[in-house]
Amino acid sequence: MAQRTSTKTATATQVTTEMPRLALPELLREPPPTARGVRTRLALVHAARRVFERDGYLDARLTDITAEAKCSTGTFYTYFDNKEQIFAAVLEEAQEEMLHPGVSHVAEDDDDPVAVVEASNRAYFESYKRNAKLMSLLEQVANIDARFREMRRLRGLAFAERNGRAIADLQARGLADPSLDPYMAARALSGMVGRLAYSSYVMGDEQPLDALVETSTRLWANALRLPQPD
Amino acid sequence: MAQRTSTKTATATQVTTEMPRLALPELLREPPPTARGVRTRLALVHAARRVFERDGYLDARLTDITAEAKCSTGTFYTYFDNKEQIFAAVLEEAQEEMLHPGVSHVAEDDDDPVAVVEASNRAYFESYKRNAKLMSLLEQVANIDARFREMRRLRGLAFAERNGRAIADLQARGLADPSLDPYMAARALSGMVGRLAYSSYVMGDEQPLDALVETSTRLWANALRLPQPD
Amino acid sequence: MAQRTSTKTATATQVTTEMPRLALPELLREPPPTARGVRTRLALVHAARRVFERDGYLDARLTDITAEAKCSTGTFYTYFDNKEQIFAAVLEEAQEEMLHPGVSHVAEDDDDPVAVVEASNRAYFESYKRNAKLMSLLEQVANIDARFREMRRLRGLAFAERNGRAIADLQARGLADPSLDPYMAARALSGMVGRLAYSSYVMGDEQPLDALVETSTRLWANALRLPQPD
Amino acid sequence: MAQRTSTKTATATQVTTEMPRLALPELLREPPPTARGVRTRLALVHAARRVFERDGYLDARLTDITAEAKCSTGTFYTYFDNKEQIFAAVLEEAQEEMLHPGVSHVAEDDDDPVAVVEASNRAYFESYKRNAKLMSLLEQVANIDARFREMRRLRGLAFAERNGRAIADLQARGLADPSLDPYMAARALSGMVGRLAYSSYVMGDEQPLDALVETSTRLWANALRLPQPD
DNA sequence: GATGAATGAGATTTCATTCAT
DNA sequence: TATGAATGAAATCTCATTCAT
Repeated sequence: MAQRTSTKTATATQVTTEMPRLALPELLREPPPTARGVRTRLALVHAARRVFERDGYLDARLTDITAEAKCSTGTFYTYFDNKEQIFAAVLEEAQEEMLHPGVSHVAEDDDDPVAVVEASNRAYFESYKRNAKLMSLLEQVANIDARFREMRRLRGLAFAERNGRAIADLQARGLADPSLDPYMAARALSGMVGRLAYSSYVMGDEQPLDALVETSTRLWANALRLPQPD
Repeated sequence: MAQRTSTKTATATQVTTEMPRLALPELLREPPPTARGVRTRLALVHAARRVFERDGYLDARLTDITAEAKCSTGTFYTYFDNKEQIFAAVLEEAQEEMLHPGVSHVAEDDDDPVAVVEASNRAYFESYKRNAKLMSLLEQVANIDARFREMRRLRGLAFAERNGRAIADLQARGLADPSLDPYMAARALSGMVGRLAYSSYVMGDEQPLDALVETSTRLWANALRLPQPD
Repeated sequence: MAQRTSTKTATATQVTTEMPRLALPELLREPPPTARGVRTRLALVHAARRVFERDGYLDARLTDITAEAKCSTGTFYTYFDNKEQIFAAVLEEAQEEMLHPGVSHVAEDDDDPVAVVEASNRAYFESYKRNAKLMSLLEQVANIDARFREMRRLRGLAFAERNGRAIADLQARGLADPSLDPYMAARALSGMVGRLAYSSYVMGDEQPLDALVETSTRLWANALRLPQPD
Repeated sequence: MAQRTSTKTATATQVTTEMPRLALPELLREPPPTARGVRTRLALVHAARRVFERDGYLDARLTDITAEAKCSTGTFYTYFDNKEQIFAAVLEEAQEEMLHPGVSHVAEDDDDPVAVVEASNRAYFESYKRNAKLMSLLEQVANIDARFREMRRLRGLAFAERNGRAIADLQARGLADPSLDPYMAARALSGMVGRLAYSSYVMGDEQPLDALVETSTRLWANALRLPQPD
């Protein structure tokens, strides 16, 4: 499931797979004081993203990035300490984009849990598809660099906790299977959707968006035993 | 869900997360003709596994492996072409071990689909836990090396297909939600269990085995709307 | 032995280890015309000294110095051509301080050669201790940069010559061992005191000031066979 | 004063400036197992010495050394970790040479302290002259690298202690000025000779060997008030 | 005068792979 | 078969100095 940006104080339960922000700031330096500096830094970040997506994190050389950004190698070090750090900057840049759902993905009826789940899932798959290369990259880097691995772990935890609360709430309202551990169920079901998106958009076994949304929504609904309209 | 090795020709539906074998042979050379050669090769493979598990695939240097195997660097090339190849050999060696469930994990009552699912899941989590380091390694390597990525993809597909057939069979017998796409559901639910195992045993958010088994079994059963004893 | 600043025209022989001034001017630029310029330049020189003393000459980066002086890198080049030149400026600044003995170190009785030697030695050790970091730095730089090496050599020569003349005078007056080559003896004995100070205050094998003064004075006196009160 | 290698159990006091060995082994790796390895390593050490003496420690590049040794850059790292380490190896190689006095420098009459001092001093100056470039290098490196600085300090200490004991012995036998602190006097007088050698052979103010020996011996003798034949 | 971003030559270091012994 | 020294391409990172603003 995925991101929703409805910030209204929902009385309805918000089961969601919306990605929590990454804890990046610690890796980043002060932003440059001059406009020129800001421009150059941004050019580097964009160049880095292109190079990373083209060559992968490991095969990306710093000189490829500076060449792509049309500046000298030295300039790289004016803004970053190393590859890891510029990758964090790439993620930070992309965060907005990744969090931003398309349009119209907010469920009309917040009181129908299934509709909420469906809307969330749809938003998630769409966002994942749009950022597939970056997601792939993130996965790759998390498997290489402990810092990003930890970042991913914390994001997952925040995620699970939020959805766990939502599930507990549904259970309290008699709308979800009370025999489930809400936090573990949250982890399992969110993971399910994440994995489906990964295999579809990163591993290349692509499935039609609607099929992904329908199947995962139906599985969530069944799994939680949500009351169903049909 | 996970691996089962019950090889008896089950009449009952075998919903399963049992891992299909990896398509490794293409990567491997002829076995060495002399007994001494076999010994040296094996020493290298075992050493490689220790080094990989200790340092990770990327940081493992060939000289670390030969040092660990107490042979010279040159000897490595008598048996392998490169790191990729010895990693394939490590997997091959470990395959048996990974497929082999502990004991008694076969469901007594093959006619109770939920019991089958539970047994499979339990076997899977147990095996995953036992081989956590290797699973982590496999994940890492798949994210780095296209050959192993493809291998993982194929395994996943075989997996999904097998379970998809099982789900379709249950549907045909009126035991599972007919509105689900059986192949997609298979992928989603297997992925769910895989991810849970990964986060528990690789990422370090460990949960009690029974909780993992119970939650994932309940979610499978609910999701497929299997008839439940209660 | 060490520096004395007694400027009265002594009739008595002035055996001394007083440091001759360094031949720095050649390395320095014109002073800046504006008051603001003078201020900035001074800030740089003081910052440089702090950085040199903290990090050593080699490890001091120009940007460390400008950062410490709270000005931009470019500003450095308004006043200096390079690190060498600002180091010369630091020495120039410190020269006064280094030459200036504490108080009252002038021997009362200028006719007692041993008393003169003792006063000189005491002044030298005190000054060396006060400026130990700078002396260490000077030593380090002389071992790296030919210009400062030559500077040190010339200072040593001027030194030796002055003391050589003093010893020759004592010999002429029948107060010092006539079999000694006065210039070589001057070099040897001054070197002895310099080395003692170096090992005590720079290398870290510190000895009590009085012990240093007493031993070196006694050795000078004995070595030259000066008439001794006892 | 300088090195003597007379190992006979001298009843006579051995005032000496003989250099204690440097504590190098800790910096060095295991020697290579094969003859070829030994040869290559030695070629590198000799090449390094030539390059260090030609260009100085700081300006010597690793590639200069490997070029001089006619091997590839990689080979350097088969035997050494860095410049520091090969410098230690150069010193180790040179140690024998530096410790070895020429011939005939052993005083005939070990019971004449002045003769002993003279022989020691002569041997020291001769050795220093022979190894002037290396001594200069050592001085330079000690001013740059803490490891070698410490090494030099320890050597100095061992030195001072040995000579301090000798002086104390002479005092006990009524042959040296009892008012001197023997250890401080040892440090001062040894330092004097070291400095003289340094200024003569490293700094370029060369003096005739005999003049150096005579002056320093006379100064030692006077300074300690040794009984003198004349 | 002051600023600070941009430059880029050049040094160190790694390690899979080869090959003579 | 086994050895381990030799190889060298390739990548990262530094920092004094310049110069447009």
